[in-house]
Amino acid sequence: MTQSDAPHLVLVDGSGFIFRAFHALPPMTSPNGVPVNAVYGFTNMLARLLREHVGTHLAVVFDAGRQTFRSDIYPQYKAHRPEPPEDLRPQFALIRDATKAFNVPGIELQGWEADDLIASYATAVRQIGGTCTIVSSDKDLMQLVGPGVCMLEPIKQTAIGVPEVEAKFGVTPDKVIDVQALMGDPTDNVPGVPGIGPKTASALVNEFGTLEAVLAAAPEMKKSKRRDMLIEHADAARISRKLVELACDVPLPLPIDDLAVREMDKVVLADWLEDMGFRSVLTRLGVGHPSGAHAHRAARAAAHASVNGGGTESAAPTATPAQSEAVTAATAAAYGPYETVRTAEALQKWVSMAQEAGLCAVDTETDGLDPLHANMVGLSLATAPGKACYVPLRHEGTLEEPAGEQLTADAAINLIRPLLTDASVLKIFQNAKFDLLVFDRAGLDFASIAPVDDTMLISYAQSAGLHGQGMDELSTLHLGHTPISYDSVTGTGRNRIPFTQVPVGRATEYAAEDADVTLRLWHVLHPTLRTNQALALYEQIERPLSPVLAAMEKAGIAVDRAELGRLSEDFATRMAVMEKEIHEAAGREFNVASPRQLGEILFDEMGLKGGKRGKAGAWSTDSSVLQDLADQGHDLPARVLSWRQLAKLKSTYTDALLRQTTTEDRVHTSFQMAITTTGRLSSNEPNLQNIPIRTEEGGRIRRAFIAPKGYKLISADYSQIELRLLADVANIPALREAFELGQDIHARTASEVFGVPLEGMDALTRRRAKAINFGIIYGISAFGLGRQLGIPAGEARSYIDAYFARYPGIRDYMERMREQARTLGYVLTPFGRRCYVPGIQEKSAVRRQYAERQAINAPLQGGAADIIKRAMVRLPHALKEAGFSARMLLQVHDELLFEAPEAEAEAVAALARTIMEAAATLSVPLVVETGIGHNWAEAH
DNA sequence: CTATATACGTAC
DNA sequence: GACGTACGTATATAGG
Repeated sequence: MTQSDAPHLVLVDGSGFIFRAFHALPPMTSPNGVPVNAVYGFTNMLARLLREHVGTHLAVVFDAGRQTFRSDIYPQYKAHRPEPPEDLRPQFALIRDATKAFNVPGIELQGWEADDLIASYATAVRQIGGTCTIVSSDKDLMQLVGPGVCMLEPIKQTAIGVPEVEAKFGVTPDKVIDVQALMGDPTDNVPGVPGIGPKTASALVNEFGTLEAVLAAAPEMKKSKRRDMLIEHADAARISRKLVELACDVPLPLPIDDLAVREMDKVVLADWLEDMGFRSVLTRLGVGHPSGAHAHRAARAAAHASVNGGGTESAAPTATPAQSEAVTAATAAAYGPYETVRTAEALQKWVSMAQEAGLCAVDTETDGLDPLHANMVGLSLATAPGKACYVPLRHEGTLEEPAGEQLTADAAINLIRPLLTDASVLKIFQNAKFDLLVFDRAGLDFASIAPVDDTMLISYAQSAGLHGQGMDELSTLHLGHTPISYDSVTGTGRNRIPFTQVPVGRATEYAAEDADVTLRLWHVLHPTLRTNQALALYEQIERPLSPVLAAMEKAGIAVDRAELGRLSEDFATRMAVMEKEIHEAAGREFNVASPRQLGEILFDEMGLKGGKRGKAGAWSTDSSVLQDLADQGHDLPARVLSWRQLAKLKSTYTDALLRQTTTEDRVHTSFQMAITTTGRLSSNEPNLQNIPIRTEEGGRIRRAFIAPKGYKLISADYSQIELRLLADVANIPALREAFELGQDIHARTASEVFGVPLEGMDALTRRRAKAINFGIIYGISAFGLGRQLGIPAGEARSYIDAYFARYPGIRDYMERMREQARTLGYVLTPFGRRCYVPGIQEKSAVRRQYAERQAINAPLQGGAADIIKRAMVRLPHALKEAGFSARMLLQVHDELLFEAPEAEAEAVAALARTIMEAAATLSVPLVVETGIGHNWAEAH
């Protein structure tokens, strides 16, 4: 290639990309065990760049060294940046190897940041009449955008030009550094001016033109806080400007001519990709190795597996050829255009296509997020990647833009019913429980929709704790495609419109894409269930649970609305009295609900001792602090504690529950299936998993959850399930024996650890043993146990040591979990659920130890979640089989709550107990305790 | 006025 | 900072 008269130089911000890719991608390792996720991201990006955006010249630019002229001007600049994580460090060299493998020049210069080199090259190429594309998403480079210089976002590969920079900073690119100087940048320790954020900064620069003009105009400004800050921090702003302004006259390590795009050596590249294990890139690039590559790699992979016991397969998207193919198939087709279906004939055609395909993705659009009250506004189907349609049903349209012909919801449901109930066609949803309930409300019984797969649950079963399970996130991650966002379709805040008012054309683009993406995700994710050994977990637990939870949510639970109202009244009256007394004790009126104001009263005005400060420097007034003060005989903190208890019960429970109770006097929670890092469910709107029970006042709220006339509530809860799992997985003979014999486990522990006889054990000793047992489950620390028991950490330490000495297997278990988390990044429950533990490699001891405790706790908490889920999947069928009309209503982690006709109650309790105790076979018995009552408190 | 952050407190 | 997992309410603050 010869030097062109008008070169186009593409500059890749290598250093910026490394960090972004490292944090965006799941951990992966090369065949020889080195972490390579950032290298993988970089390789993909570079390959795509070479394919789609080649200029005449190309280079990758890196940072070199941490000392730059900026740290001379301002020592704090980037000074607080921690060392890169351990998993990233080996990847810096590998990324430089990657550029070599692609035969692209890598550029770095000691003492200069990549950004300065990029600025200098961009300037140089402009001077000789050329143009420049900067591949980076770093906002600090946006100051360079202008005639002949644009940027390219490296992951989505979207262009960043003057309009995009203006959208981001609110000013033209030449004024970006002035704005940055004012607003500062906490991530780089650029100080800026306190109190001035992005909005104010751009407004000021637009008004006055430059930073200096803003600073000059400051004394005349009206807003006093802003004026004072600008004057006081003017020099900080000037320094900030020097920090963010890029140097454009750095000596160029290589002349531009040397950056001319070169041919790559396919053999070198293919060899390197093989070494890294990037088979999918190899396939996509079509630089397949002429001979022997597959055998070569397979042999190395096998050697690796034997070293590590064969259990170290990572979540890398390159894990198997089948997965690579699935990714290729799912990512090849275009996202749209999609068809809008307006007639019975057209819908019938899509139903037939789905039946022919044997599977389809389905998605519903509604006018709300509560599936028990939302109406179906439209539905979409996808039958193959890129092939999807949207069926508008309740779009309203406007005078200028009528919605046009639409099928009625009833007509569409009747046309689609044969498809959704066809046992030979797999229906794929993202978060199936929601759509099942929407269809149910539209007249299509959710229990008849089968078979169903759920991409959210397929992903969650293998990646809890690693990333969120929302469709957009999964799509970006696995398909490299960011779907149209809901917010961009409906607007946000005051401008938000209901989906019924979204124009049908736009709705089709959005909704059909959702079904398309869901189908593609299924193609990519479902095969990974097998490779990650999560197929049984998904098939036997997560997948069948959706309709069970849907039924529970639909059923809801009855509440005594009048009683809740009385409680609210009672609490309000007593709070008013207390508030008056509190104000009198304080000597003035203040907002009792404000911790800040309370802290000032107690510690500044009244001068009480024993205050702790929180991280923001404010006085802590949490219950332990107030309790300490109360114990010293102070009256005011004791009264505040009582006030707080009632305020909590009223605002969080009685008032909130009254608001959420339907006209049928029932409340319907929503169970979230893919939120927690351990596999537990969560409950929201309202949260019925944290209804009070421990105090007398709280118990009154639980008594307001009732059985309707003629019915009873039945509670069934696992006794000590997490400790039983611990005894099982850690194989502790003494604990196992205690459970076998049905002994009081905490008393037995006390007896073993403290060497006191079981007979006549005193309550305090048992309480200590109980605290240790719970502490073990939580990944005990001497500090935590000491705080829990109100004893010095040193004394707690001696208890823990005695415990470990008596049960050495527990220490082994804990170390095994730490080690597994360190080597794999996740731990497993006994049922094969993967719980990722981010942070286990952290340098900071505090954060690392936190991750270690998660690793210890997750198999126990998660194992218990697996067991109760297994019981929940079996119970509805078992109840029906036995001829009961009882319904399961709630799950609270180790408890299930049922509602049954009075006559059935005893038998239902017995059945629930049988099913729950048989839900898993451990080396210790599972024990379930049941209770029956008119209300939840009585039943529990 | 809305959106976000922090503090606090329920549950298992 | 300091034993695990959640969710919701309240203030306070930032920005429009």
